[in-house]
Amino acid sequence: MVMIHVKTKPKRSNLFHSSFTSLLNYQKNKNPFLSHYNYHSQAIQQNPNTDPRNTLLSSSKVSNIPTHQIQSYYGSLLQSCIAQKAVSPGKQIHALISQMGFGFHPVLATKLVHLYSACDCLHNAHQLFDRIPQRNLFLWNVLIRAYAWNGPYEVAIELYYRLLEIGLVPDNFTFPFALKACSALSAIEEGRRIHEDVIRNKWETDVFVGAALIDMYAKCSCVVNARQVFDKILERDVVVWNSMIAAYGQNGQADESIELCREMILTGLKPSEATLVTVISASTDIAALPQGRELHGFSWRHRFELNVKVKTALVDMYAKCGLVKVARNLFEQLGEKRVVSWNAMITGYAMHGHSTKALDLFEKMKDEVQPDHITFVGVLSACSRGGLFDEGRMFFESMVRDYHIDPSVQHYTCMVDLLGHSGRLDEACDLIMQMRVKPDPGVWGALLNSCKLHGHVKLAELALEKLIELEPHDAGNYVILSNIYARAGNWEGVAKLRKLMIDRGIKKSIACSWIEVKNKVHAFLSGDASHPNCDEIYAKLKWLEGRMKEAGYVPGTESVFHDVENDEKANMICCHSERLAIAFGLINTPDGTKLLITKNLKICDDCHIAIKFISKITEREITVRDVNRYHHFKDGICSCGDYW
DNA sequence: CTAGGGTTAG
Repeated sequence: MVMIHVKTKPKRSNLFHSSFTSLLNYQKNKNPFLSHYNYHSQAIQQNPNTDPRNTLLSSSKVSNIPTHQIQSYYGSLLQSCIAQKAVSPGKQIHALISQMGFGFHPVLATKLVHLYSACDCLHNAHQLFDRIPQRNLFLWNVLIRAYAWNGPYEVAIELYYRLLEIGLVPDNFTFPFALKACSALSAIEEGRRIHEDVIRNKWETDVFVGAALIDMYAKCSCVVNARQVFDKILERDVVVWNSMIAAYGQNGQADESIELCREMILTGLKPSEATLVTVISASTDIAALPQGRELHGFSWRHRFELNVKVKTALVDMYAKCGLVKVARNLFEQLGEKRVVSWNAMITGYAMHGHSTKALDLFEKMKDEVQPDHITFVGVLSACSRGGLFDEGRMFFESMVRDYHIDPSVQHYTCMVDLLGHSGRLDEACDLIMQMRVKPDPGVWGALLNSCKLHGHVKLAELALEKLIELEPHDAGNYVILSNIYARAGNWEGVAKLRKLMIDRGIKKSIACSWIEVKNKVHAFLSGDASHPNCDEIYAKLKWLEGRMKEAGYVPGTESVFHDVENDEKANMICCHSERLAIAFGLINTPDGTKLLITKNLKICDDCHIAIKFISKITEREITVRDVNRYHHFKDGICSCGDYW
């Protein structure tokens, strides 16, 4: 504690004295809110007409306290504000010290920038930063960190370059912040440049810098580079391991992710809560139920069974893998249900088309926690999946009115979906036009999809035009419009689009489906003939096709887009990856077993029809999880009601 | 002098 000797006569400086008393109290209590507000309230009590700021200012003028001591007071006050993220007392202190002429005092100003940066007052932080005459590396780091967390991320990178320009040498704090900004932007080129600077400054083996590099490469889909960095770090801590485990998970390599987790434990490190959450979400992303189950057991063995975050990750995992009931059981066991847990369960129901259950749960949730913007994504998508038009519109309005949530692109996407499904295409288009956020591919994609359902050619053309601007290389968009043309008999349009795709060198991504049988993943590409049981699979498909035709199935051809002859088209459809996976599943599981197939693209129209037949003929429940939803086929019917 | 990395939800 700093000792102050204040020679004051009580008569002159009651106020001043009390302010310092409260500052001293603050030092004892470490509570800037209390001390600061105590001081202000006392000041105002004693002289209601005085502006408290002026009071303190005039007091300090008449006092004989040395300047550096006053500065040291405000320094410690600010330090405490930073620790408690108390921005409004900080602003008052800022005003005070500016009036005293210490506004750009290197230590105080730095602390202010730090405080503003930590409290989402980036504007204030940057403004002050620009006016401070002597800027040290710490100051730069603090500001870069603020932009790396809150964006705009470009500014963080710009600041990094400016820092280099003026000849400062970045340190082990600068790099993680700058790299985080690259991660957020998936800016691989900037990331690699900074990596070179890291190597030049010999920070590559630092755990903080290393973890940031791994994360940056992971977010830019460069897992191999991430692993190279990981291998160079000699003394890895849990976070470095977690970063690498997450890197695999984020890039669809769940097995590697789980394997690495095992390796970590073998080295004697204890997995943390984050390790479990990461590795569980990795298996969730590929709907790998056996791995997920194993990790459930694993969580028990490592005494994470009561951990709320881990359990929420498990709820999410079971819901996504199709075991909604198991998910619900775990959900009910949660000691503390936070927004995330509710969200996981609600979106779980929504994804599977259990709209009523999702909405029931939302009603319960409202009484316990405050729903957030993601809750509403779940609620609205439940409505659109269930065709609950009026409810959807009601929730959208209520979200804005009662919960003061600004609609995001995702909310608009749900609404476009909802309007589109009910045939209100022009209204959907109007909604996009009046959005206050920039429409993304998802919104236009929802419109395009609705146009497909209702055969609306004009709007589909508009939607594709917008989609081409946003993601010129995504083949899926072209294919949908081409199918709309084909269905309308507009072969000229089909040909025009095909030419466009060839001219621009756009290729359809390769379709892949996978299925788990006896704890092993079997993946199939479209037209795949490489599986050891290939003959058996094709024989099964041939048999199925015969039975399907008897039941009234007519192979469609419009989903096949490439230039093949007509009879060959029908052939290609029946060996789409999802059908190969289903045939394999039928052969290798006992009668009546449910099948879960995951596909990397959207399920095609013809396969959708075919699988409905297959589910009836074979008396199996078949679930296909495609890129954006689940289809539960049972007894010739799909849960999506043929709307997707 | 001060600060920092990984994780759950379409």
